[in-house]
Amino acid sequence: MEDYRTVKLSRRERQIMDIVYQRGSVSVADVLEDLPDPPSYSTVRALLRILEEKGYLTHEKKGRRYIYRPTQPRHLAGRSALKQIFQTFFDKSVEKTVMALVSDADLSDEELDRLSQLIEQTKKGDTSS
Amino acid sequence: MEDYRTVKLSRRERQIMDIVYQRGSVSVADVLEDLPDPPSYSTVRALLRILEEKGYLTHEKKGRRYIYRPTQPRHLAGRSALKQIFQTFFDKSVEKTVMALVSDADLSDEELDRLSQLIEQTKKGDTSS
DNA sequence: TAATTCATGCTAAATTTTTAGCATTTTTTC
DNA sequence: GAAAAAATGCTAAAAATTTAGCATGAATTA
Repeated sequence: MEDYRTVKLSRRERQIMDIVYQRGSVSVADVLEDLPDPPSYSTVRALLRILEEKGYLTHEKKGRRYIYRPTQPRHLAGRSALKQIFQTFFDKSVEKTVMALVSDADLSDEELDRLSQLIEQTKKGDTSS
Repeated sequence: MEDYRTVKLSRRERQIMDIVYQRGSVSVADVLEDLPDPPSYSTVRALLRILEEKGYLTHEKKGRRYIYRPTQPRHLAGRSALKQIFQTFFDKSVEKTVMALVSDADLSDEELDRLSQLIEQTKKGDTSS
């Protein structure tokens, strides 16, 4: 499935997918609550139906309402979104991307330590458990 | 200015902005070349004009053609895009976002070292030049 | 310098997206 | 169990996006 944040989907559809990923799963009311310039109830329903038709969402009946979930797991969707960003804005450089993220975040020294340690630990040669 | 990757812009407009940021500056022909399912020449021109009207692009005449550039600097646009991603997919956690990026990238041990050092260097208490 | 090419200006049509409304079904509540 | 409330199903209109076409002007070239 294609990355919904770049191609394929319309503005509203993307907004809704973002909300779905933020919340994990949503009812129509949830979406309505989070949507900027919220349209009507039936508008949201229509959009959710379309997103399901396109294969980005599924729903199940929970009590008398529909609960929608993404078909693609969050971490996968997140990765492909990230990839897109670092290709577009950071010359495909992981370093540049990470540094942009870190310098914007205003982390404490402890958090920075922890992060750099985590990175160290992903080294291939690293056999320390 | 609003983040073009989330709200405001239509699908084609976003695709074009991505191309502009990737290339730095573009002619109509450049965009046409990079656009998936490329439409006609005049379509692209129309979209560039609209993006300029909306304030996302400017153009200058270079020889007899227009060269378009983003009005917002790349690094700023990149940051706000990044912010959006880590809010949507990674629980607003810098750590999770960085780790997703790093684990997908298959960096060498040297690159990982370098990265973790760079992060260390952003520590507030760090006075070593 | 006339013809051709390559670009833009403008306008309008086609398509897609976004929206609302009414009918229907199911659950709750009185 | 009848009425009200809260949901969905379906249809169609409105708005926005996407597209192409024709007119025009400037540069190149034959």
